[in-house]
Amino acid sequence: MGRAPCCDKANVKRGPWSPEEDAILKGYLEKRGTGGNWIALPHKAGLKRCGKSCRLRWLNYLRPDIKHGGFSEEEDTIICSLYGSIGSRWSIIAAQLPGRTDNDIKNYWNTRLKKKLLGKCKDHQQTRRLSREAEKEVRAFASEAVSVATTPTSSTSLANPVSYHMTTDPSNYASLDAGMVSQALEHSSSPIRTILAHDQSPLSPSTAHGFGNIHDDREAFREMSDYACLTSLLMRLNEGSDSSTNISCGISSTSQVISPASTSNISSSQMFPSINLDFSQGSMYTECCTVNVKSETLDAVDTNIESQPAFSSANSMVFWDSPSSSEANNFQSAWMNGLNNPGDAGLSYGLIPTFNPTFNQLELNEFLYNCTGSSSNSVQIIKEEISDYTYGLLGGNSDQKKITAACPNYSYNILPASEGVAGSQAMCQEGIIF
DNA sequence: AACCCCTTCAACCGCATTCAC
DNA sequence: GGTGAATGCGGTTGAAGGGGT
Repeated sequence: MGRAPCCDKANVKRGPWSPEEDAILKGYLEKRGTGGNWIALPHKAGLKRCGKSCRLRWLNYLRPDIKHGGFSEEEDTIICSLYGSIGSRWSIIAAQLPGRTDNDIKNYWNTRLKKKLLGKCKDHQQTRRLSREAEKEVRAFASEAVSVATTPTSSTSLANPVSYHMTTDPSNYASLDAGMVSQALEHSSSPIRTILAHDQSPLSPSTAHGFGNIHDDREAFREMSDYACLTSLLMRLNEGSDSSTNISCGISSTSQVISPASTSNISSSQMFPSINLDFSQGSMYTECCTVNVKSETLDAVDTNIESQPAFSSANSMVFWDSPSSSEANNFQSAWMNGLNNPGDAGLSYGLIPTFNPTFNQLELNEFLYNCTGSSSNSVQIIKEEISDYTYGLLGGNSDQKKITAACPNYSYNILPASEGVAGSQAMCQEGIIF
């Protein structure tokens, strides 16, 4: 037995929307919103349409700020890049292009871009016969094309082009990690960087991660990879954007490096060109990244990281964007006192997923080296000695939902599982759209 | 002018996921 | 935790329009 229809098809109008229907729907939505129920909306608005049809009409055509046609070269590049890496996940691709809908991009790709890329599909019938192999070819071509197109030689190109690798099978991560490392090393001076992505919606609910050192947490890694992708894309999209956009650049001079031995401001010379996305203007987000390093690389302490939980570990440090002095001191104090849970000292905290993906360690090494390598901090990092790290969320405000571990070229945002699916979705979508 | 073929894109369909109870 | 409803998504369809013959 098939699925029950979402509406009474005999009594709903189908086909193209009339200007009158558009006006009714637009007027209703602008005045009252969806009311959280698309199915009931047409009846309330006085439309003889299926709720799904109303939703589609609004999202793809009527809602404000929709752009139709006239795709720019830059948009082409982004679409090609993403298609080459993640395939036909149109909603995600659309999220990188403000004003564009997934339907628009899908149509644009299928009718123009694909052919433009291949340059050999002039025959419609031939296009229809595209086999899976040919489709793969298109994707490979798209990736290659965008790699060439985004080398930072022109003023309009992107400074940190990213290529993506995807696996559909999480069990492949172990082998992929090794591959990613060698590739990343190989291209360490190349403008083309690599991020490991996976074939799961970045909006999907995350597995709950407990507080503490959970080594090799694949779920956390996967989640992080997704947000890394998204954030990197946002960085690319917004590079050179003016100050009116809702983005702040880098860890500011008010950021602090906190270790059990010290709390010290990051000097301007230590600032690095990452971009932290401030999802909610005016709200108080705390960005922090804790990093555990081998004890012998620190001059402050001498303990073995392998036996230490994340925040009682003395051989860790925290990058915390703009904490108040009391926050920083309280945190440090709690830390020094060996509390596993900084919340015990009056600080609330988010989930602390920890993981040890080798690939990202490379990135982190770079980050730490650039951040602290020439600093006068008591924390001294030797590039090759980082053994473990933790990305976490800290803060004393319920709005603090974001984790950012900033790297020279990337900014990672991880939404904590504790915020629930809805919160994660809202944050993610808000961040993508702005 | 009539016909055919091709392109475009709005709209639909069905499935998967998420939500609410 | 189970279940049905709602929503989101990607593939597909088909009407409309343009261009060629």
